[in-house]
Amino acid sequence: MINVYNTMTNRKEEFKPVKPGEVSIYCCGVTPYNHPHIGNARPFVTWDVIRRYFAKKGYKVHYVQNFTDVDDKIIRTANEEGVTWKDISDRYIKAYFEVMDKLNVRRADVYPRVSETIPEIIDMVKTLVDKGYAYPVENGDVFYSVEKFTPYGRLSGRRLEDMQAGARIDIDTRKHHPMDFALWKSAKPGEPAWDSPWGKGRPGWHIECSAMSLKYLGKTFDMHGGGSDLIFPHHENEIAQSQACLGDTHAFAHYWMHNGFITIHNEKMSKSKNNFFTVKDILQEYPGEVVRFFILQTHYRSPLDFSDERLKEAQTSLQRLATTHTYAEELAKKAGTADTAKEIAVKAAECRKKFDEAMDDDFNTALAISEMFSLSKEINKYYADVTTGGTAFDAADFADVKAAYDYMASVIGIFEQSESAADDGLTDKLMELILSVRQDARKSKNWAIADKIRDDLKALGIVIEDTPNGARWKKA
RNA sequence: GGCGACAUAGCCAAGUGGUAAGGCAGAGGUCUGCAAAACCUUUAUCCCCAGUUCGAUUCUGGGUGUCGCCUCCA
Repeated sequence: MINVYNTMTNRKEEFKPVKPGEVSIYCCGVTPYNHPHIGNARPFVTWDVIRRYFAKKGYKVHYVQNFTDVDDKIIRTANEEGVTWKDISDRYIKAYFEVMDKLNVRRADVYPRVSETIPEIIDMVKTLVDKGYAYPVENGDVFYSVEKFTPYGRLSGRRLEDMQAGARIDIDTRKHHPMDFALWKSAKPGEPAWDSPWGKGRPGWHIECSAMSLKYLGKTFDMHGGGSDLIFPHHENEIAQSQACLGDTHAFAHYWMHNGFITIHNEKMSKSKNNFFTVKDILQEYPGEVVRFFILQTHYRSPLDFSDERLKEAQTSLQRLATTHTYAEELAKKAGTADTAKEIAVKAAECRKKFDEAMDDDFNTALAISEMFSLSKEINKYYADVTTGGTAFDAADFADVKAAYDYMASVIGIFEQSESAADDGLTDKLMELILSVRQDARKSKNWAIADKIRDDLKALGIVIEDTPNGARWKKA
């Protein structure tokens, strides 16, 4: 049983899929007008884990994530650079994939774009106008009438009256209500435009997600996600549009899940505040899996403060788990039927169970990861016992132990990036040679040579570790 | 002004009505030629006040502080 925190009800609820054995997810994607920053990346890493977990639990996952490729900021950037809006969105969609791949974020099933969903959007706006939920004004704009949709404000927990009070929005006299929002914007010079019943124009921000989720997931689907800043107005408006259009208050997403922000010095990271670090730049300093691990060490709904120090800690922590991973790989190659591994096999099963319980409880990756550390310690001890000859090895039981560890790693999404291997094993052979020379030096107690080799390799980013069974090397 | 979230060791971070996981950093130790890695030991009465309770860090009320949404934003 998986429990998820539903923003709609402000509590954890048991997850019950629309279709048994399947889960349909719509996650709001990015507006591709520049490089994604680490804050942008959080929801995608989060949802990547969620969907991995659902898949592990046997669900068939349908995962849709959009690109808002028609947008004010894209148009502005294009005009500044003297290129087309398509050039800009294509460029940054490519940039998006480049960094997400490095974070081990698996691809969605579909990445719909606004520019490819125009007919569906127009149909939807038309329906809303026909039903009286929306009204066109003289210049070709079409607005949604929030007062017509009774449950408006339910998701964000606010009333229309409360919202008016402090809203510092420009008075648009064409609007029936200050909170009415644009479904369709009339074309202005230099902007992309499509034909519509209201003249040439382009979609407003919110309607796209209603149209795209309907197109790919149907009227009713399971989960809708995104950052907390999307709760209002974006998701509130999506609900208003979709439910009014479909005439069904039970339609649309059943579970609304929102991740907390990544902050810097305790303040929200955002492009407008210009206090962001792009994922691309961070990846110059840290491996993608470290960035991913950094994100998952905190529960997705909590704020997460970003700093170089935090990242370094994440790197050290992950390295610890990675060491265990290599130990496990090494042990898995051994043969043995000593029947001594029972205890660790039992512990592995316990850890795996607790790991799942943590994940079942609203995807508590922070807790789940602590179970990985727990199993890591057990494997490390077992490895030490076995390699020093203190304990005989049991291959069958250890296979279960390793399977448990691998399972956790594959949910969290780590140890998926193989280091080199692109050089036909030449590096391995050279290292074997170097370590052999160093071993000879050590045998003759020529510590100067042995240490020089170790120090010089370290300068190249290769760490040598001497063990009872010879030296081992790894990239730092 | 309206609505909401959070406040746990040096740092980060889980969690529970019955005296608090894990990680990082620190200290001591084992192992090692020295290291590294690993292992062992060690570091907290959970913002303040009041209430409910046999008992609260965990529930309720108040206070303080921090942050967020109400405008584009993951």
